[in-house]
Formats: sequence, C-alpha cells, structure tokens
Amino acid sequence: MSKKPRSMTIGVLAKAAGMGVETIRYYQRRGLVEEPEKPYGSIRHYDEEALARLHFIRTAQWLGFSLDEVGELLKLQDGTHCDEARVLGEQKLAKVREKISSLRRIERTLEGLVQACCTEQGDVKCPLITSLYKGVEENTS
Amino acid sequence: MSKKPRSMTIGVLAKAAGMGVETIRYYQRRGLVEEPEKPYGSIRHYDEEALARLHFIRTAQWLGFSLDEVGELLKLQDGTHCDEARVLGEQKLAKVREKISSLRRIERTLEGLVQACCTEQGDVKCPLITSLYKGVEENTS
DNA sequence: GTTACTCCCGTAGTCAGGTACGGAATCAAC
DNA sequence: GTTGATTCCGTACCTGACTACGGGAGTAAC
Repeated sequence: MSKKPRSMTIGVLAKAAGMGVETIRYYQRRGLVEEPEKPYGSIRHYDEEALARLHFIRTAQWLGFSLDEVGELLKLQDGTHCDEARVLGEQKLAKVREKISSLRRIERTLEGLVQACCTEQGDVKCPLITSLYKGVEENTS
Repeated sequence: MSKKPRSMTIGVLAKAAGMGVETIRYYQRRGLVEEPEKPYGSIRHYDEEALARLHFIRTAQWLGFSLDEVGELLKLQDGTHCDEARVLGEQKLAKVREKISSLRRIERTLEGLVQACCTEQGDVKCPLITSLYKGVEENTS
C-alpha cells in the first residue's frame, strides 16, 4: 500500500483538489463526500481517500454528470456493478452525442448567417438581423 | 404592407409565440420587448411586430445567445450595423465550435470507458469507476 | 347579471452548483 | 501569550431564465 494517509486540513485538501473549501463543504452537505469525525476540541483531518473522491467527482462532472448522477456513480463504488455503471455511461454518451449534433446544426446556421453578413451587397438591411426576425430553422432544439 | 396589425391580448400573443404569458412579461421587465400603452381602464394589445420580436428572441436564444446578448442584437435592429452584428455572430460561432470540440473530447473519453466496461475480463473492479477515481484526462475543460 | 376566464402587477420561489458572510474556536509562528 | 491565519457552522446570497402566487380589475359567454 503506497497510500500515505498523511492527514490534511480541509484547506490543504481543497488546494490539492483544486477547488475551494466551500465547495468541499457543499459536497459534504450533498452527501457526496463524508465528513470525518472531529476529534474533541480539535479539527477534522482528511486523507488521500478523500482526495481521490474529489478527483472522482471532478472527472465525472467533466464528463457531463450532474452532482446527483455523481452520487449514483459513487454508490457503485465497490466496482462490482459494472453493468450499471456501463448503462449510466452509455446514457451520458448518448446525451453528449445529441448535444454535439444539436450544436453542429447551430454551427451551420450561424456560419451561414455570418457568411451572408460578409457578402452583403450594399443592402439596406443586415441579413443576420433580418434572418433572426424571420426565423431561421428552429427545429429540434 | 401585408402586415395585419390585428391586436392580440398577451395570452394570444404568448400562444402564437409558443411561450408562456409570464415569459413575455419577464422579457418586458428585462427590456427586451416593450410594453404597449394601456388604454384607460382597459387591457394592453399587441401586434405582429411584437410577435416578430419574440421570434427574434427565440431564434437568437436557440443560436446560443443569452438574453443580455439578445438585447445587444436588438440594439442593432435597424439593420444598419451589419459589421457589429457579424462580429457578435462570429464570436458566438467561435464559442459554439469550442463547445463542440470540448464535447468531442468528452465523447471519445466516455466511449473508451464504456468500451472498457464491455470488454471486462472477469476483473474485480469496474474499469469505468476506477478510471474516474484515477482521473482520466481532465484537460482544457 | 353572474359565472368563468384572462389580464395586470408586484413579489417571491425554482433549479444547479456553488460562493460569501459572520462570529466563535483552534492552530501555528514568533 | 499574543497576533494572525484557518476551521467550523449555519445561513444567506449569486447567476440565468424562467415560473408561481395572490388579489383586484377587465372581458366574454350564456
């Protein structure tokens, strides 16, 4: 076990995880990370395990999981529910792909509008603005 | 002028624009659409112009503009500031492209994790979960 | 002429994911 | 042994885009 459980205060932990102290407390309130026991008349101490958990949360968030979903993932922590984890991953992947194709549609539209603005032929009206007024494609959001 | 300024109540306008009455009032409070004069002891009436404005807002929003930005665009309404409109469009386009490439990175990562879960070889641990713990790529968000 | 729906208007609440504040306790340095 | 930074804890505030509520006034249908 190369795990050195050197104990950190919450401030040190926060710095190590690259987030604010308040954020960690917020995660504690949400039940995402546990609050260690507080020694009588002293201060709480955190170990590498806590840090790993914060990394977990940040990574999962980066992948698009909400904090509620991160909570679901954390329930599968022991690693024996691979199927369930895979399903959650697949669902998120599907959402990400939806989002991408929606954004691509937006990209094409915006591209067209900007183009029209560039090739303006001494028109009275700005094509971008008038297109917004006339409506432009508003399909599956 | 094929514009029939048939007057609508706010409820009819809302239905025509596919949004709630409260949303329109909210836009009024934000200064995005103007509130017509109220005839003494009567009710406000809205015309096609108001409807066009709501379409404008919805379309711009769909393209990724925030309501504040929609406000900026609306200032360019007379269509004589094509350059400024184009710049706003280009900036938004850049943001959309950033977002797309960020999501593509996420897509690839998630794909890999789900794959790993599928080809699990009787492992003890779920690769998706353990990858989240170990951190996975967390680069340019 | 009464019932039932809208309108009007101001204020307040919602969601997510934090961030800030304030006052008491504790810790680290000199 | 005092100063100055942290921790602790609860509660309140923030952004963005709405959404809901309440009570009085106006309107429409029968």
